[in-house]
Amino acid sequence: MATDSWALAVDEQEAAAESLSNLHLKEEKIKPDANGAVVKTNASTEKTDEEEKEDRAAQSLLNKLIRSNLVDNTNQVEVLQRDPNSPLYSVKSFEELRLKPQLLQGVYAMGFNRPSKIQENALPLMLAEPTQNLIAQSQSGTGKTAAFVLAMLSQVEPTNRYPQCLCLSPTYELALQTGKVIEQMGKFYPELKLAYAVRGNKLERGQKISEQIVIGTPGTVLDWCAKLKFIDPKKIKVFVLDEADVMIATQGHQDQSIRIQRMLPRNCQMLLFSATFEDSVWKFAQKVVPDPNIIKLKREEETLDTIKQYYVLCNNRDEKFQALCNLYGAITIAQAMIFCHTRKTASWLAAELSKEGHQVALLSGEMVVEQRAAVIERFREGKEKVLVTTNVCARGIDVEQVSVVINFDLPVDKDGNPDNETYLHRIGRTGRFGKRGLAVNMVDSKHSMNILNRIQEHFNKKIERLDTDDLDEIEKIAN
DNA sequence: AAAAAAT
Repeated sequence: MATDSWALAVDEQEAAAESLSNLHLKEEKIKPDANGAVVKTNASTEKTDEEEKEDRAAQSLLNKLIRSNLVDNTNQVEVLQRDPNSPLYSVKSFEELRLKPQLLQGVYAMGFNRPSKIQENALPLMLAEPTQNLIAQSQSGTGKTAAFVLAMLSQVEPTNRYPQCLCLSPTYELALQTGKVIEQMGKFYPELKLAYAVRGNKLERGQKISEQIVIGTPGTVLDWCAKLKFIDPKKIKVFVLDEADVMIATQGHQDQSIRIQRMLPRNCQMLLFSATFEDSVWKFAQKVVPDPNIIKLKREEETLDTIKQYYVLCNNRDEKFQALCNLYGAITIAQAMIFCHTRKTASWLAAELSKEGHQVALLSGEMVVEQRAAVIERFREGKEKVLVTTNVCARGIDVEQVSVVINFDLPVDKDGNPDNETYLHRIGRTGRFGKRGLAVNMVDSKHSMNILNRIQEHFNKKIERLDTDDLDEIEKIAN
């Protein structure tokens, strides 16, 4: 594909820009004040046919204008469009998107000033009419959630009292977290309601739900669509798979996700987002998503340089525990997450740390959901500084104060092979939105050293040795 | 191995 065929001629760009700024004079004037809140300076009135026509003309001019911001397809990301002859573009401000006023207001109220990199590239593709599908990859903590939430909110019609947007999350905790983002960004739609299709949310049988957006985990959503019929899947317009690779992987939630997908109407927009897509999952994603636009990271761009990675060499589990105790003072400066391979190890480790007088929280899938919600809530509030957990928290969980991730056990799959994707997601619980982070891997055998080396090779990223008996070294990483 | 259902 020749780069220069994408470009609009300079005079065309100028013409589009001028027409657009003229249009803005006639539009409701919406702009954020100093606090990021949005002020309406003009009451809206019924639109005349003439104005409707102008709107349509403006949309087409807008399309032209935003196309003039060409996506940098050579650098960090590869953007492949469904229609290869169509130009690729990115947006540099939320205003350019001509969002509904309530939605723009929601975006600014969340404190977003301008789109992040993934939002720049993904938003034009997601908001294009008629709708198109998207498979998008972007590093952890770069604004994927806000991107797809915005896409859902731009399609929803709050006056229609039935589900129109459906979002799947791999875990209960992530569904709750993403739900909060939907509620925040959508809070200026007075009629908009969100339903949580998660474990423990029991509804009365035999009725349909009236909420316009549904966020949930695969099992419950499938139940609500198929068995219990709370949702009419045929009316869904936007279907989002968050952490999409694990949602469609055979060893993940493939069965349920695909069963749900098959119930949706043919013209339903599908949006798949994740920080990782292992090769075979990419192929499968492109098979199940019709004519997708694609945003893909180059391998060397997958890791975040802001996260420093170390390993600690031990001989057994007790030594790992001792090393962890040596680190405890350093990791509790802010907050930390400690990952274990099994629920059993996690509860053992939490108990042992407590015996040593360290206050820690424990979160795993064996707990009842009420307890899980309470634990994650306390951790978010900073009431607990250390969370001992399993892969249930590996993906998506966004707690800003987390500055350290410890892999007490390295992530391996069911065959004992290194789980590169889970590794990246786990360490991505820190270093969010450009902040610095620290990851410490506990190695307890030749076997686990080999796993770590293979992870290192996969990402071509050096993981340095850390001596936890050397207080100076701990001092060094803590700052 | 963990997660995911009102199974």
